[in-house]
Amino acid sequence: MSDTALTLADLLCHSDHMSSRVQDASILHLDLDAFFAAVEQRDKPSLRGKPVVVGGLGGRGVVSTASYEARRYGARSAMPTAEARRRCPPGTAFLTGRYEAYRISSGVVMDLLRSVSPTVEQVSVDEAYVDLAAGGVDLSPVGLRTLGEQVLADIRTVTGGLTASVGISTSKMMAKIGSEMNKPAGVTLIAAGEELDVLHPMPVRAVAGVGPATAGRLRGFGVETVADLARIELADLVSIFGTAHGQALHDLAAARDTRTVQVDRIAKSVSAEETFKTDITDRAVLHTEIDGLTRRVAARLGTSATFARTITIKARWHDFTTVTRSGSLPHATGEPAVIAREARRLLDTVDATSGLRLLGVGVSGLTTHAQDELVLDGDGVVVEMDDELSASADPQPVREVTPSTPPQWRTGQDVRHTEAGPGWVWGAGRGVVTVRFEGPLTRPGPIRSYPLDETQLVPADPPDWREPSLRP
DNA sequence: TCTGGGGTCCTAGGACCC
DNA sequence: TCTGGGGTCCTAGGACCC
Repeated sequence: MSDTALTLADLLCHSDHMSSRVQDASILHLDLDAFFAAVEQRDKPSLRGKPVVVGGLGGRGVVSTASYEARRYGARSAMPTAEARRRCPPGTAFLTGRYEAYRISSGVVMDLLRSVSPTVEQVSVDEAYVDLAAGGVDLSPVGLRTLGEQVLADIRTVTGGLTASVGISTSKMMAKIGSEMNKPAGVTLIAAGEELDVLHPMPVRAVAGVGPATAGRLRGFGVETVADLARIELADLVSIFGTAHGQALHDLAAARDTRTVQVDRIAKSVSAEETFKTDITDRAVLHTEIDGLTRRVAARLGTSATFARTITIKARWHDFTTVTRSGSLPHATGEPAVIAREARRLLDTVDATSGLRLLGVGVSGLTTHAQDELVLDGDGVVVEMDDELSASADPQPVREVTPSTPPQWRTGQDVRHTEAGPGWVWGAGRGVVTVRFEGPLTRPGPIRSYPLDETQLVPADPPDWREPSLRP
């Protein structure tokens, strides 16, 4: 921009431009349709067109996903599988999940989305938000619809026939509402200015954060639709639901949703739990279960080179009442033996004489350093160390997962790769580097994702960094 | 055959320190 | 003797989401 003085007209034009940009429909929500069941139908043609239910098959199992054919009979996610069996006709396929297959197809779809824009927030295995503005996409209504259709077509191609639904609007909430409106395989654009026309006639459950409890309380006040909710004073909502929830309800009912698309979401807790086939009374057996759950949690801490300071156990009785007990250690640990010892101590504070139907072990207060609270003097020398730490097996070497030396992968960075040739970094985050390799002149090349800790990518022009040798 | 498993965020109360 | 606050950390539970 030149340094000639801006005129008032320039300023007005600029601010008009800015305000319209802020309101542009630029957030895309993608939801894979009946994802687990669809993968099963894709991989086993005999299941196509038939009701398929994926979930726990034991006596206490619940449905993860029902195919659209099964939904016609009333099968739903979170329904006890036994109930789904009662509702669905003979010939319905009941399957346990093949979660590795789902994860792989999910990864392919997420890579595809990252080729649209580097700003992708994966919410779950079958759901993601994309910030289209960050991808330099044509944000006109025609451009957005074309993009949405293209994404659906590409997903069919790269996944071998899976379908997804897309919503595009001005906020996360409206984009998500959009993706629900024309399932399956639908593209819904809710343009700037249309939000309230769509939102207000909907039941309050459409608002993000309104579940059964909140909807029930609102019903008590005669509030059924979002329009009803939008008429309630902020002060009243705050007095009923508390500061955070009340304010959120007030904003969202007016379609004010400023949540941004977050690429890197760092885990705050890790847990594992198990519902037993039959309730467990025997404390020795429960302690064995603690050990198994702890091993699962500690293994996941290990793969992310993370350590935890707070240990939580969860217990559930036959009548479904559930309690948690937690305790914080003087120092973060990744040691299964230390976690299990604390978990057993916590378990011994709950009454298991009538038996437990569920036991869980979780950790939180995560850090990337095991010895989080050593007291150092001015020279960095340890001057104080807790006895428990020095006595325990804690001070194992810190595992290095990401190379401590460059490259710090960044968007647009050129890379070489031994198999697929030269390319450049599309996105880095969630422990992976996504690379778009160079294709023919008129067509972008393939997109691949590499785990950060295993990547063999090499910067095209490494300044003062050598190819990493394998670490122990 | 009643109700999975993995998370996030918020609130409230008590302890403790200044 | 009586009476304060603010701030932080910790624990337990609830609501919600996929």
